[in-house]
Amino acid sequence: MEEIDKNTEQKILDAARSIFTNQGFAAARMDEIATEAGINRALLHYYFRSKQKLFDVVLEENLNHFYQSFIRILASDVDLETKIRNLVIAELDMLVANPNLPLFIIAETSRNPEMMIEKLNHIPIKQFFLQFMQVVNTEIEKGNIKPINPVHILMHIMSLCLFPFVGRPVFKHITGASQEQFEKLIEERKIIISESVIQLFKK
Amino acid sequence: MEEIDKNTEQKILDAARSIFTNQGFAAARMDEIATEAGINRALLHYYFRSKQKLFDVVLEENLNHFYQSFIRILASDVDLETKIRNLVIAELDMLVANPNLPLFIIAETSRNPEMMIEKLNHIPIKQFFLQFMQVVNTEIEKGNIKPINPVHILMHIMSLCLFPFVGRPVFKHITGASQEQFEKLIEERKIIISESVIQLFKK
DNA sequence: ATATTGTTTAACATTTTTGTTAAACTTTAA
DNA sequence: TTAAAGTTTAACAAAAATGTTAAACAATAT
Repeated sequence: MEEIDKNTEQKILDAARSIFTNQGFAAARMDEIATEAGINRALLHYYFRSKQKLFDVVLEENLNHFYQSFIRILASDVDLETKIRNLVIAELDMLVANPNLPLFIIAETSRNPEMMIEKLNHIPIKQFFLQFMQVVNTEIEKGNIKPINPVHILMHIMSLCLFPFVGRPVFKHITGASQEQFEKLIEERKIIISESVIQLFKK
Repeated sequence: MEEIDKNTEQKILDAARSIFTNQGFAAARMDEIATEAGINRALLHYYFRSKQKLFDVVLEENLNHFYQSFIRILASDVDLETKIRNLVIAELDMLVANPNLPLFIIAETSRNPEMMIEKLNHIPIKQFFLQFMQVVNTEIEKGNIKPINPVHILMHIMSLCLFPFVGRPVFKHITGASQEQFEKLIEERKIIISESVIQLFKK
C-alpha cells in the first residue's frame, strides 16, 4: 500500500504539499511532514535544508498549477460565451482535483503579503487579467455584448467557481453534505455558473 | 491619538481580534498582540492566562458577529426577492466593516475542523440553513418561483458576497485596485449580485 | 568487493515562543 | 493617606519546534 516505487524526494514533496496546503506555513510541522512521507526529520533536512526552502518549492508548484488552469482558454478562437463556458468547466475540474489550492494561496497571501506578492510576480497572472480586460472591452466596442466593467465579470467567475472550495470546510458542516454530494453539486453548478456569468453581458 | 479612555482588557481584546483575525492562531504571536495593545507580555498574561484562552474569546466574538448579520432577514415579512436584496445589502455592509472575518473563520475551520465544528454548534447557523431551505421550498410549492435546489441559491449568495472579501489580498494585487476602488466595486455589486441570485428562481 | 549514497537512530544544540515570577513603581479608590 | 489593583521591568523557566551531528547500517552501483 506504501508508495514504494516513488523516490524519497518525491515522497517528501507530496507530503509537504499536502501538509502545507492544508495547514499553511505557520501551522505545518516538519515532524508531521516527515511522518507523512514515511521518513524521519533527519532525512527531511538531508533533502531540504530548511522549512522555508521546502515551503518555497511547494508554493511555486502550487502557484503554477493554479494559474495554468485558466491561462490558456482566453487565447482560443471562439466567442466570449463559449470561452466562459470552457473556462468555468476547466476551472471546476481543476478544483475538484485540488480543492485546497485556492484557500492555501489566499490565506498565505493574507498572512504574508510581501512574500506572496513577490512570488505572484513570477507568474503571468497580471498578464492574464489585462488580456481578459482587453478581450471583453473589444467585444463591447464591437457591440457584441452589453457594456459592463469587465472586472465584474471576472469577479463573478472567480467568486462562483472558487468560493465553494474555499468555503468547503464551513459549507459541508452547515449543510451536512458528504464529499459525494458536494461533487455532484459542483457538477450541477457548471451550467448554473456559466449562465449567471453570461447573463451579465448577453444582449 | 492613543485610545486612552478604553480600559486595558478592551485594548487587549481589540488587538487580539485584529492579530488573530489577520494571521490566524498559529501565526499570531503573543508579543505582537501585547505591542499592538500598547502593553507588555506580562500584563497580557495577567489578564488572559494563555494564548488559547484569549483566542477562544476572540473566536466566539467573531462567530457571533458573523452569523448575526444575516440571521434576522429571513424572518421579515416581505417576498423572497426583497429578502434577497436586503440580505445581500446587509451582508456586504457588514463585510466592508469586517473584511477579514470570513477568511478567518474559513481558514481556522480548515486548519482545525474538530474545534471549529464544536464552536459552530454553539451558534444557530444550521437553524438558519434549514429555515432558508424551508422558505424557498414553500415558494416553489406555491408556484411563485421556478423549481431549484435551494442550496444553489445559498451557494450563489455566499459565493458572490463573501468571495470578494476572502480573495481580497490576491484580488487587489492582480487588479491593482486601491481600497477606495475596491469599496466602490462592492457598492456596485450590491445590485449585480442581487440580480444574479434572483434570476436563479424568478419565473 | 568496495565505495558511494541513502537511511535510521539517538542525542544534542539552537531558536522561538509561551508562560511565570519578584520587585519596584503608579494610579485609583476607600 | 493608605491599601489595593494595575503596570512595567527584567530575568528566568518551560515547552515546542527547528536544525545538526556522528555512528551504524542498508542498498546500490562500479
